[in-house]
Amino acid sequence: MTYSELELNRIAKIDRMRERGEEPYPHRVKRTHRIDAARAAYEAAVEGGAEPNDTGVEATLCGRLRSIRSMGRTAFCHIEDEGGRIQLMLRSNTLGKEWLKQFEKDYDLGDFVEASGSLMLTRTGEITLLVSSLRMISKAIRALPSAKEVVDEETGERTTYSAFDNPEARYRERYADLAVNPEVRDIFRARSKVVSSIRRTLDDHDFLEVETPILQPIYGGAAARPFTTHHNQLKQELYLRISFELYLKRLLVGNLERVYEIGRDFRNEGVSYKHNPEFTQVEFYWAYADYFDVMDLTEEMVRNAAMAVFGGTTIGEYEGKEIDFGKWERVRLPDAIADRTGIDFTKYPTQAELAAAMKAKDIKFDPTMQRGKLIDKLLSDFVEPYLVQPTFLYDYPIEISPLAKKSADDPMIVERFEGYIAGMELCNAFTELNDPIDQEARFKYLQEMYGSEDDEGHPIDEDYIRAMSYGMPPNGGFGMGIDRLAMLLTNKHSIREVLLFPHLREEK
RNA sequence: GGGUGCGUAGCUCAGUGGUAGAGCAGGUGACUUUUAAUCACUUGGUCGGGGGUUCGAGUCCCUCCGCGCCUACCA
Repeated sequence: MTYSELELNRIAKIDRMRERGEEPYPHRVKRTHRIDAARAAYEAAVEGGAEPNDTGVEATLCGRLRSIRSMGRTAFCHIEDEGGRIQLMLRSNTLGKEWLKQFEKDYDLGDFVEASGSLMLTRTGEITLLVSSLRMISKAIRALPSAKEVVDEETGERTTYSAFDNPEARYRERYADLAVNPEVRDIFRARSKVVSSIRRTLDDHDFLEVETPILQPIYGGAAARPFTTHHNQLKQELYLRISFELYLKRLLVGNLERVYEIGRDFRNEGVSYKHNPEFTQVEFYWAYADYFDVMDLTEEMVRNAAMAVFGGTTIGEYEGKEIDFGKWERVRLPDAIADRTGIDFTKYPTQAELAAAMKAKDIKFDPTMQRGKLIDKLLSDFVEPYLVQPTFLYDYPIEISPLAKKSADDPMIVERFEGYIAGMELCNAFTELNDPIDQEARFKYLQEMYGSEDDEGHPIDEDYIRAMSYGMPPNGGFGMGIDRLAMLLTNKHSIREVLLFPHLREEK
């Protein structure tokens, strides 16, 4: 580690402090109040008749120094903890002229301090800790990347000058981003509310939270390329999971009727504003339910998450558009595509027929695409971008849905739905295929269609078929990208904004 | 993968071929109720890396690295 002049300067301060017997990194501190609690204590004392200019309420606060204004015999600072910010007043007549001089020399923005004193009101009307003693509890060597901020006491509005907003620097040094940008901390508080709300909703419906392998000898449950890894002692090739699906459904065979998992999936594919190589999913499987039951529960889950974030209403704003997370449209996929393109794919049961219909409409496509891919293209190009308000599309073509149960009415259609908001796919669910013979046939079809070298080709999970052969109850299953829901509920256009440490290329 | 924009002090940015700048942060000093405190003085640079054109390159060209945006891919 090489230090800049500024850093060497601060290291010299550490030496200076130790020389006069002050430890800049003490082992233990004593905090009596978080800053919001101190403010509340002040208000309570004033309400109880205390003199506002000097309540006599004693408090010891800890936090980071965020501003220092030194006036010679008096200095004002702000410190910040998770409960907010409060001003400190340091006076030479209580702390000593020499002490204040040393404070000015050795304390910097970003240092953590412990300050004891009593709560009072300054001449300008700001609640302030009049400090009787203050010490360093952790010296910062690097300067925080933010300069100055003003907080309007009335509105709480914060104006930042030369804000730390370079995205690359913010993601690489997320700790500094969080330390300096309170709205970034709020994003992750909101995200945490989303996750706990989802967990609460499922728990309330008697779902059991479980954990299944991340390192898997055979990957499956989604169409994605996996990351590979290797177990040294076992000399075994392993994959990082691309979904939880096949393991969770094995649990239904084991008579666990309602299971869910919240965790990380890994997909070795391109990154974009809505794709990160690792991302957080929730999946649940629900015995004796079908995809319409799952739709109802999805609505409840998303509604609860929105209420947890917004605090009461389900109405949010995303990219300037008002979105009601409590109100869903339900449209059959064939109808949605027909409305937008004039093509009802159910009338074209083969690739050749559908391709001809698309050609007749001047729709460009790769002629090697299978029928399922063509339908997926129609969905992606003509329907998905327009699904701004929450919408379930249901009844999907069988070719792109190997784990979903066929419709009783049409063997080319499966009981599957996807949920869309703001033109973005949010979740995917089906009445799960539980017929082991059909399942094996579907896997074989995929293998023949794509072959094992193709990215789409997947190894057949024989054990999964074996499990299903013991009998799997009819069930509805569901998967949702939590990062995307967090994006929608925090009005962020990039998945990186809702990941604490998004994947970046190696720093050179 | 393709297109495009960006990369200059700790942070935010200016600088379109002629001596590398500003504000804030940092340093020295003044100042006993300030809040972007103020005032005076002041330190700080591999201009992302490498190569080229030129008398001369932060600036023009090539290349590499990183990031953003668009696009493509994505059961």
